[in-house]
Amino acid sequence: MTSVKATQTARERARAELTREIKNEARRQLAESGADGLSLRAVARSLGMVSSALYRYYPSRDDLLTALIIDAYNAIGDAAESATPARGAQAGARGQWTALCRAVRAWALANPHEYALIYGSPVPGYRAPEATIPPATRVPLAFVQVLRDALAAGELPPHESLPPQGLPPQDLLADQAAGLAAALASSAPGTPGAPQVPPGVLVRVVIAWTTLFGMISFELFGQFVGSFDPADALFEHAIAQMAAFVGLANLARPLDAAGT
Amino acid sequence: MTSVKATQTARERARAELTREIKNEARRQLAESGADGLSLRAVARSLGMVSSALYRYYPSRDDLLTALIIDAYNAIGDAAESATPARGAQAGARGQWTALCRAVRAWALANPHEYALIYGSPVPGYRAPEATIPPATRVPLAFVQVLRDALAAGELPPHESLPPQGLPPQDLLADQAAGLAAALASSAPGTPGAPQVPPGVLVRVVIAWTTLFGMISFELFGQFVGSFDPADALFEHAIAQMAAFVGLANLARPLDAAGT
DNA sequence: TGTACATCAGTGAACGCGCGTTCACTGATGTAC
DNA sequence: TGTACATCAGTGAACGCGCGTTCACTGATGTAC
Repeated sequence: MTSVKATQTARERARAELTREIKNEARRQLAESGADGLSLRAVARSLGMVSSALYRYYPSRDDLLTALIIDAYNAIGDAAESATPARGAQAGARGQWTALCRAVRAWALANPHEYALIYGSPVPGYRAPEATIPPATRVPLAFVQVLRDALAAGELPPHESLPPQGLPPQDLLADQAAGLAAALASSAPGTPGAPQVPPGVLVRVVIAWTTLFGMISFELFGQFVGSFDPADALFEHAIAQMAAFVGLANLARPLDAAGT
Repeated sequence: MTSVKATQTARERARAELTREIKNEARRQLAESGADGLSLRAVARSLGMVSSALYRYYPSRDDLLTALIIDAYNAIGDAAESATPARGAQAGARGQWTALCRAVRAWALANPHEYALIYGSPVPGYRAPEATIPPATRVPLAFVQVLRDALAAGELPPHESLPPQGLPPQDLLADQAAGLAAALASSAPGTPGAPQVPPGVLVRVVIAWTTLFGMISFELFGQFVGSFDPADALFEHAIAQMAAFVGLANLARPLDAAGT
């Protein structure tokens, strides 16, 4: 991969750059008109090319859309991962949690159409290829990672780390959670000896993740208009509630009534 | 309103019926191709009319869309309200809560495109008129109503009903919650003497509502593929967790670890 | 009950638009000798 | 370094499609006398 011809021909450079520029222009149009407004002809037009020329770079409109979707997942994945940089950082697990939630929301507010592209209703007639799955998992993995760190740092109350907690044994949910835990354990980038997040906590993280993205969607898609219109305070509160819900104690401020 | 001419002319009957049929056909196409696939010409075509004829019934495509949106909000509103029929029914508040959540999800799974129309990314270039707001509030109101009933029946723990619980005084969230509580109190269909839901509980209901719809969206839009793929068990669990979160004790089964 | 006029539902043609994609082409860039 | 050939980026025209909306019209349904 890294040992290809060192000297890039002018053609190759031009090609790489135009590929990038096409994607950027497409992203710009996405930000203005939404996913269905995205048209190859319009992109070509504002690049000063003829529409058929784009077919040298993307074999079809759907391929361009796929590239944008993958980019969007990676962009919010980057935002999420760089919000929780050091493992067990000075802020503590609760601080990491807060930073992660804020970063995700900030990205969504800054890139509403890209957010809608990946978390809104699926584009009709478009079927996401497999390649979108790995980038899509980065954000939920970042949430799990915070709890892994908390566990390693002893910041999770012990009763929260007992495996089946809150789950009836032998039901579908327990199986799914265990399966997910196993998948995480085998593909985890963590140190081998590091403790794995128990299934019961995993389910709570999934619920918390769902809550936060549900809230972002409600905010962006207008469900809070007229009640929690600037949703900042509500979101901050939800962050704290969900931190308590997954078992992260508040080390900075006195506890609110969440876990009592 | 009720005392119009009793005898409806044939024209009027035909007009009313065609208006309904147009909407139904549009809904059928929505269910097949999604919101952007909706076209006046296609609707007219499958009704055996010429496209321009539709303009006698809906002045534009957007007006037809608006009608569908209002219908969808009312349909899910009906589903929600009829899931919690009797005030303080035999099932108790917790049972009402469960029934409400299940009914909402069931409606969404049965009508995914209508769900996406109202809770997915907004249709680009379409601005929802004011008339969609009242029907949109029916579902959240149904959630609040469950807690109102619980309060009236003494099924909410007393500390949960103290007004500012869990909220720092004098911040934006407290103000918004108080404003919402006031709006609910003034427009409530409840008996005059009935207790109002305190702002702190209100915020929790909003978070729970957000969680459940976030989960439905994740389920429908494919975020659970590969992990919680049939999401039934996860949703059931979330219902229970959120019931505990808003303060509804489980009267049937022993408590899981939610509120401890 | 019967006639004269008004209302209005539905027609068919047209306007003007934008789209994704294909295809034969020209001309510039790269490669082999 | 120079020439001959291969590669490939970008062009321009075209195909075939569907869309929302307007407009002058015809013919049926309703109303007033």
